[in-house]
Amino acid sequence: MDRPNYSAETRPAPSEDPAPGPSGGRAADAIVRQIQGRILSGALPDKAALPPERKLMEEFSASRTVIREAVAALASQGLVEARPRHRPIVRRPGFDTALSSVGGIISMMMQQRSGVESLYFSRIFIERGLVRDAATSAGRDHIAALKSALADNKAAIEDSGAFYATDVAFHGVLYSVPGNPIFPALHTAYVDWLSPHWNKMMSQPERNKLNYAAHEAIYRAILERDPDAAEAALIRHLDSAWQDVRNTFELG
Amino acid sequence: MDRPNYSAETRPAPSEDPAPGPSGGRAADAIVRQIQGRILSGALPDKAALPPERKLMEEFSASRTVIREAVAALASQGLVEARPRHRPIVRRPGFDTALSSVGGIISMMMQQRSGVESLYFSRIFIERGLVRDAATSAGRDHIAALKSALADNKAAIEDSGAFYATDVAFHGVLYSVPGNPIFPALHTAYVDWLSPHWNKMMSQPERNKLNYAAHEAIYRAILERDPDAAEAALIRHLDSAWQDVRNTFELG
DNA sequence: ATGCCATTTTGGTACGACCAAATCAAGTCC
DNA sequence: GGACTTGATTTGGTCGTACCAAAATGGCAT
Repeated sequence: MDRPNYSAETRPAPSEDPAPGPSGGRAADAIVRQIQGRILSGALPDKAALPPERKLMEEFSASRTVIREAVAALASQGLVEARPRHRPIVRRPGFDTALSSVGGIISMMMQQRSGVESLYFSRIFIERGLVRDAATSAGRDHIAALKSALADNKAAIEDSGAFYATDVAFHGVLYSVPGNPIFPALHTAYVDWLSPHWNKMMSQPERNKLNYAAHEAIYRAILERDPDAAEAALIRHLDSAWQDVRNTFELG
Repeated sequence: MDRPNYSAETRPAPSEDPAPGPSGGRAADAIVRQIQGRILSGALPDKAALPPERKLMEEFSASRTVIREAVAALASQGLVEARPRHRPIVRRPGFDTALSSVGGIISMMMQQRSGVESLYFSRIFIERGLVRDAATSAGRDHIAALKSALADNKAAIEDSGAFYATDVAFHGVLYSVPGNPIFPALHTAYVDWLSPHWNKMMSQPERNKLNYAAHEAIYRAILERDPDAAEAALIRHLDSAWQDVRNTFELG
C-alpha cells in the first residue's frame, strides 16, 4: 500500500483566508481568490513572475493539479500572462486586460457577418458620443492632439500602411477625451477585433484621401464647437467605410 | 515495467484539423479550437451537454489532464457552463456571454472606487447616447414599452425592492432601442456589476419618488423628440444617483 | 405509475513519473 | 577579465492511475 488512503479531510483548509464564503465547491477557486488578492494588494506586483508551481503547492498545500488549474484560470482571466514554457507574469487588472480577455469569443463571433455589424455599429454609436463631447468640452490639449494626429494622417495619404496607423491614432485621440480609462481600452479592443476585416481592402490611396477629408471635417466641427456637425461628419465617415467593407465582402 | 516509456511522439497529431496553424505549442489549445468549431458549426448545439471527459480523451486521444484543461478554458471563456459536479453545458457565444465572462475581473476592479466611477461614468455616456437616439428615432413600440415600464415604475414606488426591478427595466428599454444585441447585453452587465454597490442604500421611498420623476422627465423628453432635453434629464438623473452612492460610501 | 435504494458514471483531486524547453552554474577560450 | 560554450538543475507540460463523492441510472418494491 504505497498510496495513502486519504479517507476524508481532503481539504485541510488553507491557513490564509479561512472564509468559506460563497464557495460552491471547487478547490482551485480558493487559490485563485487568494492569488487575486495578492495581486490586488500588491504583494504580487505587476510584471512579477508567479512562484513556480511546486512552491505554490507547498504554500497552499494542494496538489499540482489544483495549482495548475488555478493558474490556468488566472491566465484565462487575463490576470497573468502565461506563455508556453515560461513562468506566468502578473498583469495588474485593468479595463484593457478585461477587454482583451474576451478577444477569443469576440473573434469567434466576428466570423458571422452579424457579429461584425453589431460591433461596428456599436463603435459608431460610441464615437458619435465621443465627437459630441469633444465638440462641447475638448480642452486645448485634446484639440492640439487632434490637430497633430490630423497632420500625421495627411502626411501618410500615399502610404496605406502608415495611413491606417494614423487613422487609428486620430480616432484614438477621440477616445482619450473623456479621461475615462475605459475608452482607450475600448478603442484598442475595437481596433484589434475589427481590423482583420479592414485590412483586406483599404489599399487604395483613393479611400485614404476620402478618409482624410472626413477626419478633417470632424476636426473642424469640433473646433467650431458644433456637436451636431461633428456627429454628422463622423456618421458619414464611418458609414461610408462600412459600405466599403460590405462591398469588399460581397455580402449584398 | 508497468509504465510505458513514451520516448517521443508525445503528440500523435489528431486526425481532425491537421492545420498546425499559429499553434505555439499548447496541446489543449488544439482541443479548444476543435470544440469551438463544433459549437460554431452546430455540431454541438446550444444547451447540449459536452461528452464526458473520458469519451473526449478517446476522441482526441489525449490525456484527461489535457481534456480537462481544455474544458476549463472553454468554461472560462464562457462557451460552456461548468457547474461544480455536472456536465458542462454548451452555450452558443453571444455578446452577453462575452460580457459575463469578464465579470470576474470587473468585480475585482469594482473594489476600487475608481473602478466603479469609471464604469458608472461609461454607463452615463452610453445612456446619454441612448436617450438621444430614443428621442430622435424611437418607434411606436419602443415608446409604448417605455410608457409601460414607466407605469410599472410608478406603481412600485412604495416597494423599494420592486422599484429597483422596474427601474432596471425602464433603463433596459432604452438599451433595446438601437436594435443592436450588444446593448441589452451591456445593460445586464452594467446591472450585474454595479448593483452590489447600489443595494446598500436605495431603501428610502424618498429616492424612489425622485427617481420616478426623473424617469418621467426622460420619457416626456423622448415623447417630445427633444434629444437635448432627454440627455439633460438623464444626466441629472444618473448624476444625482451617483452622488447618493458616493455619500453612502463615505468617500467624500 | 411512483418512490426509494443499489449500482454505475462522471467530475474533482491526488500522486508520481517523465520529457523538453529554460534557466543556471561552471568551465573554457579569446 | 569578459564573452561563449556546455553540462546540471529547474520548471512547465503531459501522461497514467487511483480514489472519493456527487450525479445519474436502473431496478425493485409499494
